[in-house]
Amino acid sequence: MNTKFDIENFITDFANSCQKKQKKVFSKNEVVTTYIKNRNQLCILLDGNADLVRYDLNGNRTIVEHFSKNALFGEVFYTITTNNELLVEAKSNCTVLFYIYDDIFHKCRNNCKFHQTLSENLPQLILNKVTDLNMRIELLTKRSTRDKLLGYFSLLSTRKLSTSFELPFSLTDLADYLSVDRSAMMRELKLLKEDGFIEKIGNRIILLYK
Amino acid sequence: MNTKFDIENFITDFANSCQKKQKKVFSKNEVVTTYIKNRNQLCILLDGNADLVRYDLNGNRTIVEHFSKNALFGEVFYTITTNNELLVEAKSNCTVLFYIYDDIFHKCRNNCKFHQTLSENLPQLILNKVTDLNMRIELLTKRSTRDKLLGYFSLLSTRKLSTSFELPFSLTDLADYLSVDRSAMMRELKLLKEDGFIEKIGNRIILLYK
DNA sequence: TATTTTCCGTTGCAAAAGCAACACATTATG
DNA sequence: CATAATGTGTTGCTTTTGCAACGGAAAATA
Repeated sequence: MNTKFDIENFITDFANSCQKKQKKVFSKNEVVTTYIKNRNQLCILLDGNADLVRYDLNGNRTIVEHFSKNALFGEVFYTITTNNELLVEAKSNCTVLFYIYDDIFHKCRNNCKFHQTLSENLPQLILNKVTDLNMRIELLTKRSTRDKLLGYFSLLSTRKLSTSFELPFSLTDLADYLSVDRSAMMRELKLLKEDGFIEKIGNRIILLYK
Repeated sequence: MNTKFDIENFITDFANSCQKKQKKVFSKNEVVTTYIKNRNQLCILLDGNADLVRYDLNGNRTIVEHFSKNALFGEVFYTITTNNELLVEAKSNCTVLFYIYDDIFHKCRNNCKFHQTLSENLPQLILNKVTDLNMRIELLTKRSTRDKLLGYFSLLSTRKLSTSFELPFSLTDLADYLSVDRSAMMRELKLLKEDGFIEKIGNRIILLYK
């Protein structure tokens, strides 16, 4: 039913065609890009991990999205309506392809293969974003830190098809992702262990309930 | 820069073409539709108000989205990954157009005008959803009830281009939308009045800070 | 219009979450 | 390798939030 989309081929096309692209390498903790109003940038994470981070006026930090290899991001997927700063921060050494559009929904004059593939698949790619966003909203609407943690773990477990999985975040960052206080989250994590819901070995979580 | 899209004409095209459509009328509190996995339904709210509501396993109710006249909704805009029930509930008498797709991104055999307009504009329509979802996430990541209220009010104020505006929700529903306890929200609302942040006359809020 | 239902506003109390501080472990870096 | 920076784990205390309950207002309904 879903339009299958070969991201590997897409990236190859991208790398081999379009003139306006740019490839850059970043080291850990560098700012990959800042989201800017009325710019349409499409970015592809060729390698590494990065987070989309928002800083609000109170200085609170929120991890809005987490990107790993082959993730697509940029203003193309985030029409900006906030005044807060939106940064993409490299969590490890990263390689990123950049492309800036005038109008993302129209092909370039050259009519290159990349653009053709892109405009054909963009709707589906955006729809994938919508799915992610809806899952995130479901997490954030949970009323307690415990439910947020369990909800997030269950999501990771479903993705990995296993009750045992690595956290893609440090615990500090996980708190920023779930939008809760870190020490309160650590306390709840301890209680989840004591109550027999989870086991935790380093960065690995094992879900003990079905 | 943005593709402008005439929703009124679109609806007229819809009403006049495509065979598979259905028009239904609902009274207040009726269930307009239930979201079903692997179905692609597109719904247009011709008149009235409705909410997309999720009930979780603890019985908590969350208002996921609020729809008013001309809103588009349905599984087309919500790839389902949750096990929770997703219902659209009529908040007033409603008139709704329904259409079910096999594949939303491809035109129907008849190649009717509606379908042409739809497939041309769907990416932009989905992108509008993304914008809404990102705003909602920004609200939900705020750490306190106070910040959620102020954030939501400031959003409504920006939309209406005025510091004075009607709430589209009852206060009970507003709490379900912000994902907080109603009585705690009422308490915070009182404090916001006492601290001179807002005035509240019936359903109308006036923001007193710039 | 009388009656039922829903919503608003409030409160006391209990539970959860946030804040701040600290020691220790682990990981980067000169 | 020494040192600095960052992340983990913990705790006491304060603040915020949730829960439950209730009376009255407003709205829907018979």
